[in-house]
Amino acid sequence: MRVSREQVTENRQTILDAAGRLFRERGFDAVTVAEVMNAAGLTHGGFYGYFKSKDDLIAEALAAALTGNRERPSGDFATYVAGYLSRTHRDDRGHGCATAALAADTARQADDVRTEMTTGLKLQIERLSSIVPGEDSVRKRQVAIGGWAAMVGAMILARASDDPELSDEILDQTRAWLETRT
Amino acid sequence: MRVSREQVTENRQTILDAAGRLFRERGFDAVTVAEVMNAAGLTHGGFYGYFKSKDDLIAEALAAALTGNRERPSGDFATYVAGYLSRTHRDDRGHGCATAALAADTARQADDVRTEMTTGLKLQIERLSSIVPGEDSVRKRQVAIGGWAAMVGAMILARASDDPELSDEILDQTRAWLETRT
DNA sequence: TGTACATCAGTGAACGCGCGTTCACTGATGTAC
DNA sequence: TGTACATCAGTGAACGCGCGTTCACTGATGTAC
Repeated sequence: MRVSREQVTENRQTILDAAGRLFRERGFDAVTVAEVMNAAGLTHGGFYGYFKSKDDLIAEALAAALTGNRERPSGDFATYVAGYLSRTHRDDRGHGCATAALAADTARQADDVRTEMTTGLKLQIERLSSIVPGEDSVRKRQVAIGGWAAMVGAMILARASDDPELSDEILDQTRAWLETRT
Repeated sequence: MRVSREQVTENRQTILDAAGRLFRERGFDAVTVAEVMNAAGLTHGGFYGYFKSKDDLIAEALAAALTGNRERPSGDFATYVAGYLSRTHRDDRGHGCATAALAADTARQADDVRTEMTTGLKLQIERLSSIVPGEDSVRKRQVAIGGWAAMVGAMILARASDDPELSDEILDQTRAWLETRT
């Protein structure tokens, strides 16, 4: 049954949100088109009215997730680091940082997906450069890159560990290490 | 046709090596049992004479890869970092660090796979602690954890970027940043 | 040491199954008068 | 504003296809005498 134009716009957004959450939770390959559509309250047959292919959905959902809240630093650098390397962020992959959840997956995806991730990386490095402490802009960019690598790496390692104590230690020690060095 | 006992032992090792390389190159899910067996010079039917399941192979191949050369630090910390954050390492996923290649994948795998990764993480943190500069052992462990997170994160980000300049910059700047801070 | 038989590593076809994608159909929305 | 028709978003069955896994069979290896 046909649906109003506003409903179509809203459905498209709902599909992208559901896809962004599911992809971050389980990775691109493990999530099926049918699951995404069900999560959006639709049936899988309608998918191709919204997107050209699953690959197209991946690229669009990643682009949307990369501009989300977790990546957007507010306040000073130390506050951002503390929020990023928190247990709640680690335990909520679906609404967390898309880079930590999907950067490793992205390296093996189609070209358009990698391009979205690269754009997101450049944006994030610029965002961090603007709030990082440091003398000149060259130095600030270096701290932004190194600090971002450390945050993303620590989150990935903390999520990979099935020992809760080690997982907590990775988050806490990386944060403390970053604090004394920036 | 039956094969000698020595051949069986050798074949098992060849399968594990091929699996370790293919998994690091393309991830656990994208590599098929048939591909691994072909890479080892066998047909897929014989697989279940060597391993209980694909999951079993993943756990064993990961354990083997995690004790490999890339993770084993030799010499001083700065030398290890320079080798780790090199272009050759970035461009040779198949023989590179299993943590950088597979830690993100591992978080979504079965329990036995996650346990192997956790064991590998603990071992690596201890290895790095022993070569890292620092006053006391608590401090050294902190630098080992933070430094390892930064190295793994930088490698993942460098591989995710499809812009060669950005990829090089991530490696170089993370290395420079680590050098001035350890 | 040689022979006869039992064992079992390897082969390749076949099995369910779930995936991405297609398609004929339905019925509510949008449009023309 | 109301009516009649065209449009098209959504449905659910069906399609190829490739995957992990199983299995009957083959023939070289290992063993018993």
